[in-house]
Amino acid sequence: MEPLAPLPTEPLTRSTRDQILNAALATATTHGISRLSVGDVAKAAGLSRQTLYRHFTSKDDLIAAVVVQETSTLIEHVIRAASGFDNPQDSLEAGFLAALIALREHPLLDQLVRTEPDALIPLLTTGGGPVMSQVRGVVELVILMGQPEIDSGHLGRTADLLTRLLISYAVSAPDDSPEVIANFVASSLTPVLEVQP
Amino acid sequence: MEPLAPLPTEPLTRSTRDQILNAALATATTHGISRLSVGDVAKAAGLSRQTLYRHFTSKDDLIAAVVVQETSTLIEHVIRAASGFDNPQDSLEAGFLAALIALREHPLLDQLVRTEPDALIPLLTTGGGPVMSQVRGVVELVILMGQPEIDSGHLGRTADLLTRLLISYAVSAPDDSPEVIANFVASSLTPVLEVQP
DNA sequence: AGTTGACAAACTTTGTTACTCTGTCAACCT
DNA sequence: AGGTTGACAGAGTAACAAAGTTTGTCAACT
Repeated sequence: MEPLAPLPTEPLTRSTRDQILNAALATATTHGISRLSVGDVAKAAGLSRQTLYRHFTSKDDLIAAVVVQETSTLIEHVIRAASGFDNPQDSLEAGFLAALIALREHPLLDQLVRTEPDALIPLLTTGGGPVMSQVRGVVELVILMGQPEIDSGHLGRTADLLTRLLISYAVSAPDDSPEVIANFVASSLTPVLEVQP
Repeated sequence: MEPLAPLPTEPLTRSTRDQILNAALATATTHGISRLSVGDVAKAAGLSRQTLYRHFTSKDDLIAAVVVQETSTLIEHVIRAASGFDNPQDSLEAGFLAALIALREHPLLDQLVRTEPDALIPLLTTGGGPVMSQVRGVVELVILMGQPEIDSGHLGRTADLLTRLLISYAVSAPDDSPEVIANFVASSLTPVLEVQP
């Protein structure tokens, strides 16, 4: 007996939830967002639509969960990349580079920018929206990791500028390699940050 | 005779043409682009639709002419602002500042970004489109005015970066004043430009 | 924790019809 | 010459109802 015996650590529902999230990500990546149905996601996850509704209260809830998951992974990745330098410029360069590469290689983001730009781009580039402010928060954090004593005005201006550049590069890829750009950006901006107020 | 006698200098119709262009700009600014009809423009210009078609071969032709006129005025204005400095940083700062102010105060651009962003923003922010490359051309010119001997790789990277920032600021206004931003950008980027290859 | 099938309400898609706008005409004015 | 008017076919858009999906919720079942 004990048909449900194993797996002592993870909660029973964790894996199903993740399975659904992965299926949603995969379905959105191949079929696009505008024609995404929860029936398709359930099919891709190998379970029924009604089961999916036990884990997510609505389609919007599901989409929000996918966005949160992807965003968190990305942020964690960037912060990890910027850690462990004893020098602000290297830290900024590594963080910026990690972000550029992650954005460029993100399959869903890439697909959406290509196939549904009219829906996505205003969302990303608009100052009012949630994207710019969240990205800016992370950028400020990365800068502070390298320079905890920085003047708050400089921090704000630089974070704003870097955020705009990151989003611009995400929306339309530059000619130069991410490495060249990250180096150029970090070496331009770090000296300004070091000026004492 | 001479039915084809070809108008040596300026055509007689110059003022009428300008009148139509101004009317088109005004109508677009108040009524938006998507619902712009050539009948409305003709009415605003105080002449008939058919007369308008003597000066512009199509609606697209008219719109293109308005865009060309506005763009030229703007470019001329920016280049004039960046002229007459003996120092690359001041020249860049003045040019960037003039561009920021002109973009922010342009009534039609402002109106369109507010009311029809979905049509406009992808056009502006997409690398493939004509906007980024034209803006970039002007930015390169302004940099070259200050530093004719600059390394071409530095020139390209800096122009690309400045172009992305300008477009980003045009699409969503920053918190800081144009003066602060222009000063910050110019003082960050000029030192990098001065490095010898 | 999962499945199936059934269901109303909300939302899309499709096809139809009526309308407005474009671009061009010829005849007329000044 | 440049300008005007009114008329016109064809393209494009608006409106709208019928048909079809999709969402979110049930209750009954494994």
